[in-house]
Amino acid sequence: MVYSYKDILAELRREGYKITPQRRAIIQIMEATESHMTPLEIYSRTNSSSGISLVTIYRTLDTLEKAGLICQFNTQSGHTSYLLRRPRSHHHHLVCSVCGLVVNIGECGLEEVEERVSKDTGFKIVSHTLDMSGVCPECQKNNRQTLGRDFC
Amino acid sequence: MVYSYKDILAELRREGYKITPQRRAIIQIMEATESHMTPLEIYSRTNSSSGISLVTIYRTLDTLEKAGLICQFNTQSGHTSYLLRRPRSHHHHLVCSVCGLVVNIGECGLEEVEERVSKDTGFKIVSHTLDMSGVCPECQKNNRQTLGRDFC
DNA sequence: ATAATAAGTGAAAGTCTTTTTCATTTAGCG
DNA sequence: CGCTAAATGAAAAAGACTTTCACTTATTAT
Ligand SMILES: [Zn+2]
Ligand SMILES: [Zn+2]
Ligand SMILES: [Zn+2]
Ligand SMILES: [Zn+2]
Repeated sequence: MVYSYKDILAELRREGYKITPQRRAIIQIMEATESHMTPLEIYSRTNSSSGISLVTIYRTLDTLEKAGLICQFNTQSGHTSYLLRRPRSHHHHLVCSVCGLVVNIGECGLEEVEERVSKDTGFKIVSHTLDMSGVCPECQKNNRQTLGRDFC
Repeated sequence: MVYSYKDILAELRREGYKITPQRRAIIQIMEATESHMTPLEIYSRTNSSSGISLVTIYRTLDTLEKAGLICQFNTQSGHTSYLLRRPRSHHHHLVCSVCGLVVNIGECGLEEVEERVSKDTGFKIVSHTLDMSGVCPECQKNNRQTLGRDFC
């Protein structure tokens, strides 16, 4: 499902949230980019023009998340937690460990794995995250070393 | 590969680090548990007896990580970043979204997936993380609700 | 339109976790 | 021993996020 700017406003209204200039601005910024953004990144794109406070960014992101319109992503490599708008479909990320480039992967085909794990553990499996790490073509070309190490 | 207490000390020595009582204590605590621990958890197990400071825990974990003897794990759900000693083998985690129980999964069988993605993207894939989220048997029994939502 | 009101905003203070600084201690080594 | 560089602890600082509270504004009901 694809959410447009209008869809998002409608959904917010439907859930009883008010449509403020700040929220409009934040949604438009997120609408304008395909990639993940930290609250601070959003802030830096909005700051000069409209004087929105960082607190409001945090609160709006929280609101949008509660409304199911965006979701969070925390990289395995650390404390940098990104936010992005809800993706068109289930997908995963492939990250270059040298330059940080993030590429989306569709089609994971993990249904059988989930089934097997469910049988083994008794868990009802609701979702999964799969992230791959490697070296992107560009970094391979430039022969830059990977920082990669086995994850736990 | 399995690291024992002795192995770890030897490796630290080999890399020119000093063996202090604090480091011994921290390594022993980590050696004594199979599961992930936050710096604070380690601290709370050590505090009363030997009076090790939390700062030292952070620094020792950093050192052990640099020496490749432990590694980090940041849950998808947030800021809680766990640390654990190097696992015996490649494995993944299954987390109960209700109670937080973490179970290890061996055998992911993602080699074909990696191969396909590599072909599609040109990346040289070095590693991957796979985490599953669901409801554990206990929480299913107690009919406790999952907080689960599709990840991004 | 206007007024009422509940929600939203911004500034500042407060948390919480992690890092840095710096004076003091100690492990490792001759 | 005694030296020296590394490690430690206390306190301060940093960074990311949350809370508080007085003020403003979007919605709604008149
Ligand atoms: Zn790259
Ligand atoms: Zn998937
Ligand atoms: Zn559970
Ligand atoms: Zn795997």
